[in-house]
Amino acid sequence: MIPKPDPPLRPTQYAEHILVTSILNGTYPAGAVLPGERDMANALGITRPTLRETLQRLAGEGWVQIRHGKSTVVNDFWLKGGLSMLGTLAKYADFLPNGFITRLLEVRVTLLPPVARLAAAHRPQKILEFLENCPQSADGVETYAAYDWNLQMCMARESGNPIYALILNDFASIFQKMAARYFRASKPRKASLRYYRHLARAIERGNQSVEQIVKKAMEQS
Amino acid sequence: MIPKPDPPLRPTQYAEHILVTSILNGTYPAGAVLPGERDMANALGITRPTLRETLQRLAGEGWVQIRHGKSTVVNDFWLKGGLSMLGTLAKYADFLPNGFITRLLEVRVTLLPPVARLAAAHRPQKILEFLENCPQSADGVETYAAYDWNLQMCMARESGNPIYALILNDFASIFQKMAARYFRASKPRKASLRYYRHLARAIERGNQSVEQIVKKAMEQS
DNA sequence: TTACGAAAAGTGGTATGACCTCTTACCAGA
DNA sequence: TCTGGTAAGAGGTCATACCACTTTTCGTAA
Repeated sequence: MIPKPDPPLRPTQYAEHILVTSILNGTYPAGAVLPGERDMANALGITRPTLRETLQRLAGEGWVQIRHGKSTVVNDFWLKGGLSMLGTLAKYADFLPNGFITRLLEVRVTLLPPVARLAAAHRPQKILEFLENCPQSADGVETYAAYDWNLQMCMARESGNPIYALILNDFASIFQKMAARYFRASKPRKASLRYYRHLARAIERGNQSVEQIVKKAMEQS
Repeated sequence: MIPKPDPPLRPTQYAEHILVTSILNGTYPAGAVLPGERDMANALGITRPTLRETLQRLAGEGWVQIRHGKSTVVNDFWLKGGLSMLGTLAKYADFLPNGFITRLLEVRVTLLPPVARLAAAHRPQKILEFLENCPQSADGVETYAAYDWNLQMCMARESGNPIYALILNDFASIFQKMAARYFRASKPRKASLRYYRHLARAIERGNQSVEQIVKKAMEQS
């Protein structure tokens, strides 16, 4: 089976690619007005309804602001953008500013420990069940990456507060990319196994150290 | 079918209204397949491109899953949805499950104290400037609601971690609605004024109590 | 000259109807 | 039984025309 090296982008994806990269690389800085939809569609070689689907989607994420009768303008997306931008940003990782990954991990350190505490208090049984199926030492990178992510989602779901799950969902694409790199080495895999066992024991005992354990594990990675 | 609300909705908003309420009230439960775009557009009295703009937008927020060749299905949005759903949910507050507001405030209690700590450490001057322009006792509800929200956004921006701002942006619409109710009484307004002054003093002294002060204020409301 | 208001231009919003592509299921042929 | 083609139905795109809102323009009236 020969892998497809150059997947021809669909018009709507192509438009997204051009627009997002143009915004990120400064061609259309914050506050700039975009060309009219007719001109833009013509320049991209696609039709207006197709372009509009992309524009509306980007507007929903906060990249641009569309108003009837007025020109479409580029937002300062760090100020107006929504968290769903992360999903789109993950596709264009080359443009991510330095330290962005660090910022992402900071947020995780803030969020996950309280989530783990809630989950352990609310539905410890579910978390323990999940922890029993942890990967084996011989398992591959994908297995670890998927399991680690699913553990976070599991805790968010069982925390009793669905909003945490919504937040994590937006982190999904970019975090899974990071995990694929992180678990390439064997040391992180071993460290995670220890963390899983440590966490399971804490939940079994029902003690209050769950939050600290998760926090420590987050900080180390 | 659900009657049109007072201001004659544009077709795209009308479609959103019907779809979202139909999902929230159980007409289209999680996992249900939606009618084809042609049938649906016909049933709603709008055209397919218009319906598609709405569908694509809802898919971006995680309400439904669209795949080429297959039928469009309704997601279990608490599992697959993104945080941007909050913006849409705010418009249909009648369908919010009991305790949803409580869950929302819980997340704020988790997030804001660390944000305040970062902001106070990173750019204390900016926060102090903002706190100087706090509302007067005689000011109205809107003034307080807007100021309280802007203070949160200010701290998120000056925290040095833009992702916190992205998260708060998604909270914007629903929080501002809540604040309008919360500040109707005079007691919360006075309490907030005390909180602002208290916070300003802590930042001036540069001590470590900022996080605690914010946490306490969040918990009381 | 100045102020006002109607028309025009420019932009996003919607409508039609046709065709393309992908997925699936069904069915004829090996 | 397995294979492969074919047709149906779903979403994806195209082309063009017209509607609705905003801003600008420009002529008319004060």
